[in-house]
Parts: sequence; structure tokens; C-alpha cells
Amino acid sequence: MYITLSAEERPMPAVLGGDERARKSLTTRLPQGKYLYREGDVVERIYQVMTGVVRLTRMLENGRRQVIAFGYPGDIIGFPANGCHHADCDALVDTTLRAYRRAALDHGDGDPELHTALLQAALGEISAMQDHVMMLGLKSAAEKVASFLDVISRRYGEDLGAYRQIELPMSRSDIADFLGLTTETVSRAVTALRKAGVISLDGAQMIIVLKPDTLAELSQGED
Amino acid sequence: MYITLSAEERPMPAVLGGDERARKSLTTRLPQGKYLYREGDVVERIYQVMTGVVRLTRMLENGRRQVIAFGYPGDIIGFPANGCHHADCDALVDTTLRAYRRAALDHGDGDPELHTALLQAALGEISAMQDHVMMLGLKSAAEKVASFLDVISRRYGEDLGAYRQIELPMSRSDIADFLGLTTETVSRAVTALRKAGVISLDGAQMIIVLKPDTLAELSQGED
DNA sequence: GGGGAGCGTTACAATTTGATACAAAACTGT
DNA sequence: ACAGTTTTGTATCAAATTGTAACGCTCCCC
Repeated sequence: MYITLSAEERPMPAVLGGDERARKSLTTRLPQGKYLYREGDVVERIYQVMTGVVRLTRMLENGRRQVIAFGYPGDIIGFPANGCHHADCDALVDTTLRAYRRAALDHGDGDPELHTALLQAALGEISAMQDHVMMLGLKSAAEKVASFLDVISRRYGEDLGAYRQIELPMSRSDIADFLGLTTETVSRAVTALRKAGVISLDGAQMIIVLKPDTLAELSQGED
Repeated sequence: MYITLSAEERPMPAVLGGDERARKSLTTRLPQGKYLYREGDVVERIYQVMTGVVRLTRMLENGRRQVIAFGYPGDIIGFPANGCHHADCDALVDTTLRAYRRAALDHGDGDPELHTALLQAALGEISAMQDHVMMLGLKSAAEKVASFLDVISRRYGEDLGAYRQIELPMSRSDIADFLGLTTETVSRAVTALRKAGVISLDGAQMIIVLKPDTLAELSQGED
């Protein structure tokens, strides 16, 4: 699932299909830093992330950037708007994807189950985007950062008994642009969590969540 | 279309179907202030707004509220997430809606064209939510308010030659909760636009856009 | 090994936004 | 028309966030 910072867990959507569906799809590799598509490109394929992590971004004319979502394994990306992509997509780490013809989305391409699965993924993305809106609109900087670390570590981290551990594939700048903050503010919030003993760092990317419950509380706001 | 504050215009989706499709749907009236559904309700119907305006809201535990979207004629509302509604929906003014069975979304309900139209609407909503994310994440308070007035007046306002005019069905508090601001900040921004001669007010709800081009520039940011 | 580029952190100043308080205006029901 | 309620606008002050700048660190290239 996309990183969306909703409080409730959402089930990871099953990877679309097995052997017989794989014949209808095409596995592609996307090396770190390479773009899968750009905003404005005509949508010819829909993709499911199999391994790795991608980044979906949109720019404003004046250079300001918004990270729309991070795509983790299982996520469907590339839904069209008026037939075109509405974001840039590039790989944060080496990534493999499964590509489906756009027709699979539009009329099923002779595979009703695939069609249904894509529709469900689209509905899930609406929900995910709404969660993102909630976070951007309602939460303070500290709450946003706590939410981000809480969700990403719960969803993709390693469970080490009382602790959780997660290696972030994205930079502070990516996190800032995802949360609508500056890198400095993200850095300060992370430092505050570290000084409060809620998390511990091993380098900038490796996060150890020492107090998962406290992190969850901080992500929700006091009142 | 939902109010989404994207720069580019999107075509208003055609009202779903005509006579023969109307037989498969049910027209319902929703008086001002009444709720169509609540967050968590099981989704049994998908709706299209025919006349009037609805408000989609979500609350956080601590009472903070986010207005997810305003639904204008043509908009499809009520897409499920895990089978349930993920927002409250109530009417800002007396509203009429056309209700479709949920089956129409899931497998077409024997009407492939309706199914396609609903899927297109879902894709449009993903795009709309992304625009909302862009605005919340990238724009300043003044830019958000300018964007809001710009988009809503261009999309739903009356064209009076050099001017545009729009009656807002929502309160300052609704606008604030949509834009992630406080009512005071919205009020300040509106006053600043009025003092700059960009807009003029007739009461709190009736907005006359005196300088549409200037409003569009202010909504985009200087640099 | 030295030097530079990029990223992350920290401190401090500047700005924006929010909180509070209160006044004015609009709306409500009697 | 009236009092009471809600909404909106304004001003002041406090708080949160950003901008700026400096510094340290790592990695890579020379």
C-alpha cells in the first residue's frame, strides 16, 4: 500500500494474479534513479510494484515539488487522468514492476478478475489520497513526522519484539516534500523524537523505533 | 468536478446516461443540512449530484475536521474503501442526487457503459485528490484562498464579460477546513484580495472577481 | 590524501499562521 | 421588530514554521 498515514491498517492487496495472469503482463526492471514515466506522458501501461520502491512527484512551475506517494511492493501505479500520467515516477532503489496493458483497466482486456482488481486498487488509492489530505490539512509538523515514521515502520519495518526497525529508502528532502514541510523541519522533528528516546538512528536512513506506542500517540495529537 | 484547485481545466463529466439508464437509477432529494451517509456506513449506493452542493468531511478523534471535497452537479460521490464510506456527506443546500446500485461499480450490473463511466469517475477523483494534496502541501495561506476562489469561480461562476461572479454555498469555516487553515486566516486573505481590488464582496457569500487574471497569478505563487 | 559535492543537522532570525478576544453583521424564531 | 444565536471580520499577541547560514559528515573523484 502507498504510504498514507491513516490510523487504521489496510490489508496489503494481493499481487495481481499468478501464472496464467503473468502471461498477460510484462516484468520490467527500473534501476535506481531512472524514470518510469513523466507527467503528461500518455498512459499505455499500468504497473504493479513487485520489489523496490518508487517515488511519485509533481512539480509546480516555480520549482516547488510535492511527493504524491511512495510506491511499495503490491502498489498499483500509473492510473491515468484524461489518458495521461499526472505525476513523474522514478525509482528510489532498484525496482521491478509488472506492466499491464491499459486496456486491462478500461474494459478488462478479456480478464474480468484483473479488471476488478484494478478497480479495487483505484478505490484504494482514492482512500489513500484522502488520508494524505487529512494529514497535510490537520497535523502539525511534529505529528506529520511521527505519523510518517509510525506508518512506514509498521507497514514495512522489521518487528524485533519490543522494537521495530526500518531502513528508509527516501531522503529527508523526499520526506519533507511528502509531508509539506522543509528538510530542516523534518530534521528537527526527527532529532526531537531521538532526544525523547522514542526512536534511535543508525545513520540517517536506518530508524529504530524504541517506543512504538509513544510514536503512535505522538502521531495523533494531544487533545 | 470536485473543487480541486488544479491549474488546468478539466472537462465536466457528462451526466451518466439518459432515459434508458435513468430506469436503473433512483433520484433522491437531500434537504440542506441532512446527511446522505456517515463515515463507516456500508456502501450500498453510489451517487451522482444532479443539482445542489454536498460537503464531504472527515473528523479526527480530537475534533479537528477536514473537508475532503465539495460535490457539485456531475460529481460522483460515495466510492467505497473496504466496502465502507470513508467520509461524512451532507448537503450545503437542497440537493438532488441519482443513486446507482453498488453492483454497478463492482461488476457493471449488466451495463458496461455505466461501469466504464464510474471507473472514469474514480480515476478523475484520484486526480482531484492529488490536486488537493498539491495545494495543501505547496501553497501558502494567501495562495490557497486565491486558488480556491479562482477555481470555484471559473468552474461554477457566472461569466459577466470582464468579471466573474459566484455565490459560495459554503461557510468560511468550510473553506478553512478544506484548505487546512483557520477561519481567521481565510478572512484575512479574503480581505486582502478585496483591498487589493482583485475581488469585491456582496455579503459574505457573493464574490465578484474583478481581476480574474490577477487572481490566477496570485494562486500560483510569485517565483 | 585533498578537495568538492551533496545531504543532514543545528542555531538563530524572520515570517507566517494560529489563538484569543471582541465587535459587527447576518440569520433565527418568536 | 426584537432578542438571542451564529457567522464573519478585525486587532493584538503568542506560537509554530520557515529561511538563512554555518558546520559536520560521507562519498566520490581526482
